[in-house]
Amino acid sequence: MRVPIVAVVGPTAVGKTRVAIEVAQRVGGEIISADSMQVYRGLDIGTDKVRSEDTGGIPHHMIDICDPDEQFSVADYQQRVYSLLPEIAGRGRLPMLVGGTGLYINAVIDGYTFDTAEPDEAFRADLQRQARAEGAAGLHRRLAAVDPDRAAQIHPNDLRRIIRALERHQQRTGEAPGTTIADAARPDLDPLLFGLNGPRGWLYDRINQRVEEQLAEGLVEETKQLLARGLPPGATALQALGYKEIIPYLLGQVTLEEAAERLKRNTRRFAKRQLTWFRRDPRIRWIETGQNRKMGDAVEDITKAIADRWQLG
RNA sequence: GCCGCGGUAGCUCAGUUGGUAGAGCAGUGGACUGAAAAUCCACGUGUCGCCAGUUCGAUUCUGGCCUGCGGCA
Repeated sequence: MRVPIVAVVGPTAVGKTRVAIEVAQRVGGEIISADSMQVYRGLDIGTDKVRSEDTGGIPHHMIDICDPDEQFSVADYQQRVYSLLPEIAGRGRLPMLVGGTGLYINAVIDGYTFDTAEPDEAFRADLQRQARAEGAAGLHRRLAAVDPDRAAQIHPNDLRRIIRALERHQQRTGEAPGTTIADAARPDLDPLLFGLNGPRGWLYDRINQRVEEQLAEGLVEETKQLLARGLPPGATALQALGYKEIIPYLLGQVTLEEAAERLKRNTRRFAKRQLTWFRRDPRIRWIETGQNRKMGDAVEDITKAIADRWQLG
């Protein structure tokens, strides 16, 4: 039997969290965060994580599930969510995937098949070093020699993907074609996707405003504490918006005003990239939010669509 | 009121020995399968303040006007 699942996506700061909680209260849902940074403990203010008193009694999953110095990836995410779904459904509740990390959402909804090649930090660091010597294009040429198909899909400057492709190839050498996560573990989903969005200017104003709030709530202090843990240089948490911009301030390299401006700008760009990702998915029903639209209307629309789809409530 | 310096892309400015203009930043579009809040690609027409004059041709020269800043009164 197909498992009903709702997804509420959209750019950062549109108000996904609030809308999702209210919808969950009406339809008997449980929220599964689809956010690559909220999985880390200690990244609270910067990731705009829900406070426990604001969850409205709705269970939230996939938040605070690992430490900032731990490694976590889409494949981990997918696997954990897949084991979560039967639990939630077993309670007779509706799983709601809520967040802005497009890759995570699609990995779950579309059952992405990941190659078994594990991330190999040492290998990656080594290739990073080589890339400095021969350039990304150099590595791209090497990839083209061993895996021309993949090389053709990756731009010669896209070092990240080139390294991952080489990593994958390296682990596959001499072995049978990479095995993948068992199909049996992949549930048969019946998804209903919603996208929240508002006028660009409105969104950007909200982003700018939120950054100011984060600073007022102690983003600088939180960043200090994060640094005090002595994270490895490549830690994913250090690439999270907020911390990434505040660190140079703590090191005395920029003023707080400059750091705040960069954070706002980078967050705006991030929101734009998120929209690019979600826009291409024709399944998403877009719900307008924005200054003249009360959040309650969005809740109303989504609740109704869910009821129509599965004859709930 | 007088003198000086400005008024060119959303912002800061460059430039055109007269042939209707270009950088940085901002912004926009796109890609994305084990780092994804990451990584990567592509994109620069704007009444060159307004009006008139000179000229084949003015954003560029001349005059007037408007306006911003500074100084002197």
